[in-house]
Amino acid sequence: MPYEGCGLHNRGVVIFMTSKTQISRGTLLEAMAKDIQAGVFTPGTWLKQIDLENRYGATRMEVRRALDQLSSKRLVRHVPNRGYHVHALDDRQADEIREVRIVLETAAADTIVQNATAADRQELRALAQRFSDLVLTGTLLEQYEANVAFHIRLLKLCSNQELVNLALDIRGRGPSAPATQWKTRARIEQSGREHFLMIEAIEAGDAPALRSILTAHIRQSAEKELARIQPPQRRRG
Amino acid sequence: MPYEGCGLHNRGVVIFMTSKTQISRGTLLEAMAKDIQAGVFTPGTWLKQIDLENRYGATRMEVRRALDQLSSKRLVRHVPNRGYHVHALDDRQADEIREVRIVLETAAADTIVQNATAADRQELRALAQRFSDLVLTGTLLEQYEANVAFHIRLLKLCSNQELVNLALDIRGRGPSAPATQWKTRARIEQSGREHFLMIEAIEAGDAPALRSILTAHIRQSAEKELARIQPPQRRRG
DNA sequence: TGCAAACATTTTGGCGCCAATTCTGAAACC
DNA sequence: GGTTTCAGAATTGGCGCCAAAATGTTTGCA
Repeated sequence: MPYEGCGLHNRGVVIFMTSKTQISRGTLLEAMAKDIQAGVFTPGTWLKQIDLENRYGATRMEVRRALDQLSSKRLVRHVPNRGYHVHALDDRQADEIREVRIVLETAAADTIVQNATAADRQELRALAQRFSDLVLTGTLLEQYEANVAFHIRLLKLCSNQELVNLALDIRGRGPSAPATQWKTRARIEQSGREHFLMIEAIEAGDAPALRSILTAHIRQSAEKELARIQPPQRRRG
Repeated sequence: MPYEGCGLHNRGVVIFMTSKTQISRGTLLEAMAKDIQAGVFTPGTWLKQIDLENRYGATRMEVRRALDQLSSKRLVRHVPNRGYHVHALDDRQADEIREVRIVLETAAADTIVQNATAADRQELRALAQRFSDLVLTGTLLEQYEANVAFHIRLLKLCSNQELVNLALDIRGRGPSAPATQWKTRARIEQSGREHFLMIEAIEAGDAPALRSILTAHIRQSAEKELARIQPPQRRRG
């Protein structure tokens, strides 16, 4: 019974890079956060310091500092004398974080509508179009990244920089691994359509509409009835 | 021209403790955060590692780790080869953080109203009463702490634990030093009355009323017209 | 064969030392 | 008199080494 806090247990499974890409100090944190969010390290994986040194071409001290910062951001958890592992959210936490995302991003809606210029809307349309295109032709990771790009561009129209930073942090903590993001093809296409609906709401100056689209959009992937209904598996019967 | 980012410049002014209180590793962060929020270290103060070692009876490594975590929380800023200093918020950031606080705490209002039991309301009344009592008899620090205690107790009635954690984090980042919290005696007394109004709203099950009281309550100390009107000081002439 | 204890390996975490950089204060210079 | 320069002091920050803890394996025993 090695660890009680998480279900998965792929210990020490770390993907190496062929070439040690020298990563400067400030961006190591971002690189690791990105890899966690992109699903390179699945929830529950133990992050060994030596492997991280090799993967990112960083010193032990830089790795340790980045791990500490990641556990400040609640992306990884630290167990003394055991190390750091990717934080695995349970259903309740995932729901709660989703609701907080809704709170923050809808709070940003008012100033987004106020501040968006025609040029901004044009950029948003391009990003929304890129996402829709990738639904057919792209990989899951590309779709995920295009989606993130759209939402970040949208958020940055908000006047309140602190709100933007907080929303981005919370976004990074959510269960956003590409593999679990969208349940069905239909849901992806619906997401793509909603992006355009947001732009229309912005163009119409209709902040309440933007809020309601955002709310529905963020709640999208909350279709986990199947997992709930299944009874707990019995060991012998 | 030592540092461009903050107005104050009391470098190296650190208060020592007579006895080295041995502080365990997990709480060093909290102790430092509390001291910053309580105004022991004023905004802009440089936090020298040696002084912190002496003050908290910690090793250099623990101090460094705590400083890194504090800069993750945006309570201090790190300048390479210069050290760490308490983050000084400008007016804009203070306003923005206040608005984010309003967003988060009003978002918690619904479940607070739903979850509050009679016992909870009783505890809240006791804390509100303690604050009101301290307006006459207590020190500024005691008033500040009683106010924090009331707000924390209120927040913890919210079902969404992630929302609570985030609200507490943001609360810790705001300009909450006791000295700058309440402008006038009248404002303190008004704050005390608003605490009771919140409890009444909870008792009446009136979440919208709670939200509106909270909004006004948090915007309380935003009376800084005087500082704005003064022209920039001229050097000669 | 199943279980448990002891050993070997791996990994984390902390401590100390020293180089690089910055700050201070005083002397020199304009 | 005020500014600049320069050496000494102080501080930060990084690197390497080693102990403590945990994990995995093998051996011993019933």
